[in-house]
Amino acid sequence: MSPNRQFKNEIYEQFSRIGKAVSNPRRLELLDILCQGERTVEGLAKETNMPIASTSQHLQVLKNSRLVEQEKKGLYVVYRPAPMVCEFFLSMRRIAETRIAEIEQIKNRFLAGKEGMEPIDRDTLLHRIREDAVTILDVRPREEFKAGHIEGAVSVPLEELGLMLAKLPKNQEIVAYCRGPYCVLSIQAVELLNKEGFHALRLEEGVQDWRAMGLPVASGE
Amino acid sequence: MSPNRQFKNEIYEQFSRIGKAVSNPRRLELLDILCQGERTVEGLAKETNMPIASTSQHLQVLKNSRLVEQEKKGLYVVYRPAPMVCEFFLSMRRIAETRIAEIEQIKNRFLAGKEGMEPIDRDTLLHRIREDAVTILDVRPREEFKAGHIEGAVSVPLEELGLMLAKLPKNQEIVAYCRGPYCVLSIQAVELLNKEGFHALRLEEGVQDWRAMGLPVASGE
DNA sequence: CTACTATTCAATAATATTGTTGAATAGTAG
DNA sequence: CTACTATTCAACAATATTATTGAATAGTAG
Repeated sequence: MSPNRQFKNEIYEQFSRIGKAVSNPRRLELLDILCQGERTVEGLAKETNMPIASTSQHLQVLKNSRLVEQEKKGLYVVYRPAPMVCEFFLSMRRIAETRIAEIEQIKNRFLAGKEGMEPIDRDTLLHRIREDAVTILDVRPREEFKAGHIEGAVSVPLEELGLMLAKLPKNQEIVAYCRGPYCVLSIQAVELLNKEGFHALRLEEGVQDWRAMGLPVASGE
Repeated sequence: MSPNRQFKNEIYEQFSRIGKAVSNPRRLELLDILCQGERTVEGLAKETNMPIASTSQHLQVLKNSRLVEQEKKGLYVVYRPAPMVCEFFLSMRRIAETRIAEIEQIKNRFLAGKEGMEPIDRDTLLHRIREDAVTILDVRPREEFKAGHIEGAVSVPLEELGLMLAKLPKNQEIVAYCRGPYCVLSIQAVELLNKEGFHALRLEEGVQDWRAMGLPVASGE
């Protein structure tokens, strides 16, 4: 084999390590969650309904292809995405969304029968924010809120939403968001709120999308 | 299985179609070439030293994952990348380059022993261009030049370079570029030019990189 | 030291991907 | 109509990936 050909083979072989890492649906789900903030193996396993051993193995594949980093913190090992990885994942998601028609179908099928799930669009929301006429709820686990959230949003993890109902305004629009279009937390939140007589809407975008649109993101409590 | 879990499984399954498409080194090489402009199956097979049947099969995988489009033109079928795919590929390449140390090693090993291959950096080149003190050669096949090239560059496909030597300036710097850092055309061009007594340098960036840096790209003859 | 915990390892069977080969197809040219 | 061409299909063996299971490890807590 010519040296030129061998060079190319070796280079593209290395490139394909990144591709192999994102060629498996479970690993993509893990990456998606990690892009919300670092997590322990156990936490990821719970979130994805996967056995812990499988989760660990997939995380090691991601680590070997350099898409995630690992750090021991006390009793736990936490994983987090490497730099640029979340942007890369977003770019992949965008291609899939615009090019693969099945995704729209799956979404529609899932939402069929659920009322009031048409997502609020960004411009309407920005307008309401400027008028101070909306409450924005971040219904993800609190640790993800801390790692980064839409400026002005309040952290109300889905599990705590039931207890917080009394503190929410009945006469003002409530907008709930979570990790993005394929995370069901905000859907469940809006369902509950509307059943309880609130005027609730869903924001489809997650923090990643929000940031990518150039809109303000805060972190901490 | 809960409806929520099934929804996620189906969605990430769809996302992984994109990942699977880019998990194979041959397909990545095909994509890389296609990002220079559309090509026939035969042309791609020749360029990659692959059997035609394999090339066709890989192209169909890319088509099924919606990363490339197909069009019959006369006797040939031409393939071209779908919108956003080249940006996605570039983003993947960037991650690989910065995170996977082996790539740098492979490059160094390949370049070892070749003289004068240190690439010229962008700012130096821009300075020379402003002074009109440089000739830029695009040494890719002419069809790729037509599909898009650095503004001001001259098309001299590597095969024709030998015949064109007489027309090139001996007293002025010559900069050759091709598809990017992993395409060997510009390396061969610079080797030849320096052997013939020209003052030649290599530009590592390709048209994609050039455009991504916000620099002017032209197309046509 | 012992018990315990979170994570990783190892081995297996089931499934999927790969390159290769030669044949089939569809469309062009004469 | 016939010959030809570019591409695709089909089938195979070789290899790789996957989920699952239970055991091993390393480090913490008491």
